Amino acid sequence: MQSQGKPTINDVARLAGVSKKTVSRVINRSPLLNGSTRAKVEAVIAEIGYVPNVQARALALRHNFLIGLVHDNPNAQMVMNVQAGMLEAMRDTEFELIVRPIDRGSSTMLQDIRAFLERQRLYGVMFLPPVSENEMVADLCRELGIRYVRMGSATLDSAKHMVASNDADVVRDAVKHLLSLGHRRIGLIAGPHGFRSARERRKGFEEALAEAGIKLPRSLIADGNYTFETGLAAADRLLDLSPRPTAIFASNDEMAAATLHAAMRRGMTVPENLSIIGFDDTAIASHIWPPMTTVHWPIISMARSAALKLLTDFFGDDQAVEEPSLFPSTLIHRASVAPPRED
Amino acid sequence: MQSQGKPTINDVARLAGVSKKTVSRVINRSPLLNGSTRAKVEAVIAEIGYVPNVQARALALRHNFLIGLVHDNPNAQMVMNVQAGMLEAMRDTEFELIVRPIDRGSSTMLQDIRAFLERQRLYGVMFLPPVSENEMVADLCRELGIRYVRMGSATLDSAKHMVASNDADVVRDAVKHLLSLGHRRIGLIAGPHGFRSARERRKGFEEALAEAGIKLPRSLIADGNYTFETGLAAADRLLDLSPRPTAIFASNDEMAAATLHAAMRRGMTVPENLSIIGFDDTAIASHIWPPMTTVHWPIISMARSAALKLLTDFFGDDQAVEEPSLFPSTLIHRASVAPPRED
DNA sequence: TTGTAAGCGTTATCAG
DNA sequence: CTGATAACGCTTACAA
Repeated sequence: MQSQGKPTINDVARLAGVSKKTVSRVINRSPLLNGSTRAKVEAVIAEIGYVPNVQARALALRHNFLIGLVHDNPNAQMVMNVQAGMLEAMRDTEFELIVRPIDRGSSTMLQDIRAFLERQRLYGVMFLPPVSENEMVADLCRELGIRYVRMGSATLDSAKHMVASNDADVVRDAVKHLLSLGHRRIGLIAGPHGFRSARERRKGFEEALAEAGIKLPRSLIADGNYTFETGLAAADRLLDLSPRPTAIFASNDEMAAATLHAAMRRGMTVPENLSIIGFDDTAIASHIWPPMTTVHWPIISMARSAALKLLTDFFGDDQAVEEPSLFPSTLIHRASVAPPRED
Repeated sequence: MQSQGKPTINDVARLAGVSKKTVSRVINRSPLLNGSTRAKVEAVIAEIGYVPNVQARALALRHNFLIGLVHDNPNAQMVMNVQAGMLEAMRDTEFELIVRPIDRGSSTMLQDIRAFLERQRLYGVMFLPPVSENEMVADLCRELGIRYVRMGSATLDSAKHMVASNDADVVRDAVKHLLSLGHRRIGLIAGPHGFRSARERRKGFEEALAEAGIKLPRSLIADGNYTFETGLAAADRLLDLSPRPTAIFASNDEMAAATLHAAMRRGMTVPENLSIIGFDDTAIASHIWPPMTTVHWPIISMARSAALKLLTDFFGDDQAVEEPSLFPSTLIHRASVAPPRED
């Protein structure tokens, strides 16, 4: 009976004069189907406004039409950008985005992820750094037979399972830029231990100095945690130094904004007294004054690509354009950098 | 057979020597169950690590274990805060959060929401402003029989379906504060037309002036759209005025940050030459220099409460503490406000 | 190329 | 209080 509630596959089958299975084949775009049969069924579907029940399909197919986003990230803007990118790729599909923040550090993290994946039977899942850097999440997905993509600051996995940026390279360039302007005492606010991105960015920083034959005292490197507060503390430590650094590279925008904050609080002027470069190119970088020179991290593109990788089986062969896996970051020149002014 | 794959309700039933239905009753915390039977079943569940299959439950129950978040919001930080609050409430439940951005303005918006709700059969859904202000989404949820909560800047619905803040009141207080410091030419950067929050905040602004018997030229009100860019344009318009306003209230932090940006770009000093008050108390307010006086909008608490309202049936009567519906905002005093200095 | 029968794992009905 | 049986709506064998 169709009169009651929403039409089901049975209604379609009956009205089209075919079997349920044939309707099912139409829904699932089975290739072995007579064109006229398909047309007939599609006509009925359109006419009565039939929409397949996702719960029933999920039960039979053993997977949901959901793409998961697993993260444990201190940066809100980054997570939002990732969501935006993924949703862009998923637009006009039947897939939905399910968000799952987790507690790295928790001893049950891996079990939590496993429970989440097993329970929801996701179609695919995307991991953000730093969780994505944990090799065990990849193992877990392979064991569970679930599609996954990891985002990272360096290549961690095969192209199918990875979207990466070249953090070390672009930071090296950024620091070289500082050097070319005449800066010699350059401070680094490093990211948290255990983050691959933090390591890569630091590596780029050190490579640039090494290539220029410059050896800096260890004191010019301060530890941060990618948060504003830790950035503030690190910047204060650096600015207390004597002689003071003439430029600071902060491993993300949040800490770069904190550096600007710390400098202005002391009555310093940026970029006259201090040049600052950040990393991420999140909104705050261009919103603060002076607008901040920073590395543009193409997160939205990476996230979109990641989602497309996850959906590649679904879209079928016709759309089998290989999604890129490496997304070059670029330095965005704004107003927080100038040649050093000795005073 | 349990050897293959994950244990099912049948395995539990067999091992416990009861029927499937009895196990089902245990899972669903049915009150009419013999204590010893329950204990026996629970023991088996724990022993073999049985986890109910959500897809099958969804099919039988006609609803998923998902809470939806529907929004069309220009402010990333706000959406993240909402997610954080909701997820906090959902922690340690079997519910997951599914995020659905929509395109207000699209002629198919309501149909899109309907399709989403019907397809996913959510357990409950939360609407953010400005979509939440549309009475038709509430009608839709009632028609579909789906739990919903709306967030807004004024009371739009019954307590069960609403979390609201008192924007007009707190803005009135904020502007009175400006007046008490001696400001007389106060500019307003208004929010977008059609947003209830924009209207409420403007109302508070106008009430404060009216109560003080001050009549301001229409030119001191500039239109914004809650984005940085529109805030910048509006601030420039205001700062081009002669005489210039000595203080500006911006209807959200993003536009307040833009106001600061515009002022500093002109070489003005804040708060000496211009006092600024924002609204939201998002991260940027405290991160920029000088730290910005703003209205703290308790979004995280509101979102947590909203999710709890959605889950109230699930938690059962024992936890039936009535969640609040009104969340007072408060003015946070920072460094962007000072008495006017005539120069 | 299409159809038939048997699940997928759970809950509702209604009897005991 | 508990259990047998029929849904829930779709897909996967396996035939035809």
